[in-house]
Amino acid sequence: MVAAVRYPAGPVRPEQEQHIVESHLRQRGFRWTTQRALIVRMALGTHDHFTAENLLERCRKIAPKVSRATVYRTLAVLEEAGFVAGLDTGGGGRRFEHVLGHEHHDHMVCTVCGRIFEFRDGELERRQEIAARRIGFRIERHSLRIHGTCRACQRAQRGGT
Amino acid sequence: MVAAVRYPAGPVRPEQEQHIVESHLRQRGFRWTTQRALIVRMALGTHDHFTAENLLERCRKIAPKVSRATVYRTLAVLEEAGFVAGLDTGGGGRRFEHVLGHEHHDHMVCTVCGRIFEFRDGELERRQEIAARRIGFRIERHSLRIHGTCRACQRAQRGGT
DNA sequence: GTAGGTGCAAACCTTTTGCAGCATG
DNA sequence: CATGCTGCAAAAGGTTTGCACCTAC
Repeated sequence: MVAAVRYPAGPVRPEQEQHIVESHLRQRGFRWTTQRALIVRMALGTHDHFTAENLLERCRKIAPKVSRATVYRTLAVLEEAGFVAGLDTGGGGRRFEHVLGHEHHDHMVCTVCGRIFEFRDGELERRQEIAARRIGFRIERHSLRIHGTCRACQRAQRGGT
Repeated sequence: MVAAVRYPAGPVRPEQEQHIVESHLRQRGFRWTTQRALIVRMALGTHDHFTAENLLERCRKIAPKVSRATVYRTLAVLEEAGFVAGLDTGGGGRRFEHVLGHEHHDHMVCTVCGRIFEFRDGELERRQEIAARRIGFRIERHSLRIHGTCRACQRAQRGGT
């Protein structure tokens, strides 16, 4: 069990991030290997929602023999430490996103084009807290996913039909 | 693509439900087979959150040769029609729940014991609508899952440590 | 009679694991 | 130099699919 990060939520530059992750892991007795450095760089160097497979491909462009297992194992460490967050988009695979330096947000997934939109509403979080308190549930995290059609796809449907 | 049901959300008795599903599917050109009748009966006759495998077992107690494929295929039809809803509980498998005759609600999943608690808050839905409207997104459905520790497990942890 | 549905088994896809060898601290 | 990490390949879930046979309409 890796303790979760608690670093300022403001903007963080890539080199800083790399360093934060490195020292966080080192302090907890993890080794900082070539592969981990690469995986962390690729995972935090993007703002999209990637799958483990995506990440593997990106890493292999630079180091062709990085193994799938290492990517999964590193993602698990990063997720537990709170540097990335995994989200099931519904339909088997999970996607991951960069958390460090990004504010918490929820997702709207367009069922037509698959694009993911992020949004945030503090009131939503507050209501959840209230609902949880009512039954004595202690929240660790939550995942709110709204499925529907994005503006562009609605327009395309109207135009195309 | 099966059109979604739109039936009164109030309490519905099992025999009524069976009949509603049957006529809904028939009207849309689906055949009402022995297997479907059984699967529907088992799926709607429970109020828990079952996996496809659970459902298969239950069906096989009555008709031992129902195939896994048929259960999956029927669940897909029922889900698309809106009689059951699938939810990823995080960690591979999905679970399904009875929707017909049940009010919409969200879920809290205890990460210790795995139990699922249902709750509902109209304000939550309203805020989501507002957030969606802001970016022109049309909501089809949403899934809010709160992960954490339930009251009983919190007590057990305190007692056990 | 003819779609559509079913059962079986194999295929699939994503993720996890066992193990021998390697590299970090 | 001890242990943790890596790569490989196989295993493990959960779900889907191809196909020949069956059955509801």
